[in-house]
Amino acid sequence: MAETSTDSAASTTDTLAGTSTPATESSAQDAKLPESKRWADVSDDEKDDLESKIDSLAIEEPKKVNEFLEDPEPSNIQAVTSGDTPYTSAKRFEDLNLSPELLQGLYVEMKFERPSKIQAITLPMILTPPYKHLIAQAHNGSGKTTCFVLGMLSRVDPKLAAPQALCICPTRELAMQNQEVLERMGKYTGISSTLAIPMEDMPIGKIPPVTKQVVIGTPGTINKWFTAKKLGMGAMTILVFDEADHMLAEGGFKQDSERIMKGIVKISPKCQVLLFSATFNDAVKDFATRIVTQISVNEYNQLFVKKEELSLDSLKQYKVYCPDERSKIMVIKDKILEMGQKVGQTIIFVKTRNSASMLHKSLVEYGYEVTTIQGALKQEDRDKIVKEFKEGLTQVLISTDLLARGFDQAQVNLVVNYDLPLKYDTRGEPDYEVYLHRIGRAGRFGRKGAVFNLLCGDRDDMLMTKIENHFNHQVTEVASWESDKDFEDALKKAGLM
DNA sequence: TCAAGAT
Repeated sequence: MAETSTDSAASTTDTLAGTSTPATESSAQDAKLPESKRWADVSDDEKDDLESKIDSLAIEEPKKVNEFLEDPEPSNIQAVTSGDTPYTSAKRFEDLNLSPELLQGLYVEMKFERPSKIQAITLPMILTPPYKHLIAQAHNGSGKTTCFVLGMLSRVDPKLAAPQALCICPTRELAMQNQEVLERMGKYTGISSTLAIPMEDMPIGKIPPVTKQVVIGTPGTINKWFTAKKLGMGAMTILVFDEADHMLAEGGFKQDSERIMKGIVKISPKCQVLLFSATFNDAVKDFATRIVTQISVNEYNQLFVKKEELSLDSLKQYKVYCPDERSKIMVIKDKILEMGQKVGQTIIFVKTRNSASMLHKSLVEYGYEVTTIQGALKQEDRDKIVKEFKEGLTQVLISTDLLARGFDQAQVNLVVNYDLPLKYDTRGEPDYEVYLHRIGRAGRFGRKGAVFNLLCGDRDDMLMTKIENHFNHQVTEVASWESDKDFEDALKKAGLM
């Protein structure tokens, strides 16, 4: 199977293959969506026969559909479209009516060959008029960024010096990363962009109104600029929420996100809204579809993946029982750091800023070189640590959930959960979404990767079991936390040694 | 708790 886009493609190990969705089931689900037609992908046993089959299934008014979302691989992605706009899956970027400059960016600068699966399905939905909103879920490392960056770049008029595309992200790091992708992909288009993240020593009055065409930033600053009339929304054609489930979650960025969304749609009613994430729990999914119908009369498309099929096959997950906290540090020191060095870069996730500092201190005392990132650091330091890690100057990075989402570094093939992610409002409930995002930092674009969950005590054991059940995926136990051989075998089984 | 940000 050909690797598609070298950078952000699902490539060979996409894990979407799964059970088929019978037509009857789809019809039943359709009852809940009276205004929508459901297109369910019917994968069957002929998994090798990729080219000839169109597995899409039109439930209602099949005559209106001549060709449809032909999935290049059998999968269980479910797309629901509203109205009667037919979409054809894009086999090549040429199928998308992109400008020659954009194609040049894709092929020459990004070195992409053809759309990944998620790109093949969503790009026609994003780029075909009438422009409908889109709620799209796709696996970690499958090329979501390319979808919305391409969407933004192709909707901007390069001759108009006004903000026309806005992308909102949960962290500054992700905003910067997305801007870099946009700048590269749009290299030949002449489209300009700016970051809307907090700037030190820059009173709002001193900032001139934005004339850059694409704005990428964090919710607080975007709202601030908007309120101060520094960011005009009159020419906005496309609004993107990266990590949309988090941006819309209760107790998260919900208020800010809603305010921005409603503000823009009020001024630019035709503005297209794209919501992208690897995870959408049921509550957020409901809210997302509700808000999208509330903000405007525009129709919308949606795309979801079953939770059981979200953990990547290219990732091998392990659990390590540790008798106490100290043995966790020993595992990091003697196993992860000693052996992990040989196989690539490592991210160690911890729950709090405090434990990040503690772990950092211990490891440095033992003479290891590690860096640590968390939100309390000065922006300057955060930037430096990310930069060094991305350049490969540092091998091991300790992080809070600051980097759990979206952080894209191909060389990371080891993720360690020093603590398991926990939902804060419920007692003893793991945060399944954060778990999935954390482990998705390894094994990007179908590469091999390993995850080590360090467990200590009954509570961790219970959390791990819940995670296993939730994703219906058994996590392999490393027999002894003290055995070099066990860890070596684990890395070998993960394909890393 | 974490994150962002206004305060």
